[in-house]
Amino acid sequence: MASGTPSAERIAVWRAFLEAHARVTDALDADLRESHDLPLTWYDVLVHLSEAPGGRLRMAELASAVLFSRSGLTRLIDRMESRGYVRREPCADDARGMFARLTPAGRAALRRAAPAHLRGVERLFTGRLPDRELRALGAALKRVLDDGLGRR
Amino acid sequence: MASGTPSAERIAVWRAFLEAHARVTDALDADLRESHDLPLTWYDVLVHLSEAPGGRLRMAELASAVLFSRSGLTRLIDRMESRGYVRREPCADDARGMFARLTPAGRAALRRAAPAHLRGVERLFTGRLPDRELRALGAALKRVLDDGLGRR
DNA sequence: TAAGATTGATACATCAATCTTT
DNA sequence: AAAGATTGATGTATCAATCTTA
Repeated sequence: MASGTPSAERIAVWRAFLEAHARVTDALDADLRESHDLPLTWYDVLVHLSEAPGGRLRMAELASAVLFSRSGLTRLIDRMESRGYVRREPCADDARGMFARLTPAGRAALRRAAPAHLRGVERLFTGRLPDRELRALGAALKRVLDDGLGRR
Repeated sequence: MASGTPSAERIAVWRAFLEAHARVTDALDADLRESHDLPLTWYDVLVHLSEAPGGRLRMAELASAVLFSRSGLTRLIDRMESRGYVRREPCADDARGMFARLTPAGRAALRRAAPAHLRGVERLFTGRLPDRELRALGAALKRVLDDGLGRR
């Protein structure tokens, strides 16, 4: 499957993708920090834990869910633990493993921050697209994510 | 314009956007480092300088073009200068200003790296979308980038 | 020997001063 | 006083060991 060099038009779409991501995430991160003293990375961890069964995930599972490196996650969880948002728990079946568990304080922080954050997502991103375009975008992104292309 | 909380479907598109960005840029960055010892951030600087008139830009212009912070850029240009890819030049009209100029070595590095990188973009991103979808994606991203939403 | 997680060294980003020129 | 850029302090990410258990 020889994929050649893309045309200028295709590259322009790729660049727009990069720029849109940078602008929107920068704005959302700044908003979260200002209003709730919560970096977007923390918010992302809180979301993934809140959706996991029992509000907890193995460190490695969380690392891949959250799009951060294994070693980066150790420190990130350190910080969040010292703020009381998560707690580490040993794993019963496998003494090597650790869980990160959402604390009530962490869940509360997520609940406080989520409404404004989601309104921000709507204002800056989804709200700019009519339903039809949004569905098309979803389909396109699904193609990018599907098959091949595993996590490194 | 009261933008409310987005539906679950809309949020799913937003998350797919985040995940697609993370996966594709991670893979492209790793490829560039392996094959040309060139981080994606450096590549981005090289591209912007190569497209600027005279192959040079004021630091502040480059900073906003390249989606990095002003202060982050100073150090980034330090590193790239010590590798010989760019050179600083004082600004004639305004003694406060500095230009970053692409050197021949920087231009050569970009020329070497670009073909494989662009093939990677096509393989991981644009090549997964038929023309019609790609154009739709481009239009959607344009809407996200247009109006409002300036750089912070 | 490999998997899960942490640690140490290092690179990079970010924010608030700072310094110079306008 | 404000703009352009750099510096210093600090926070965060990344990579290669390391340690423990499977």
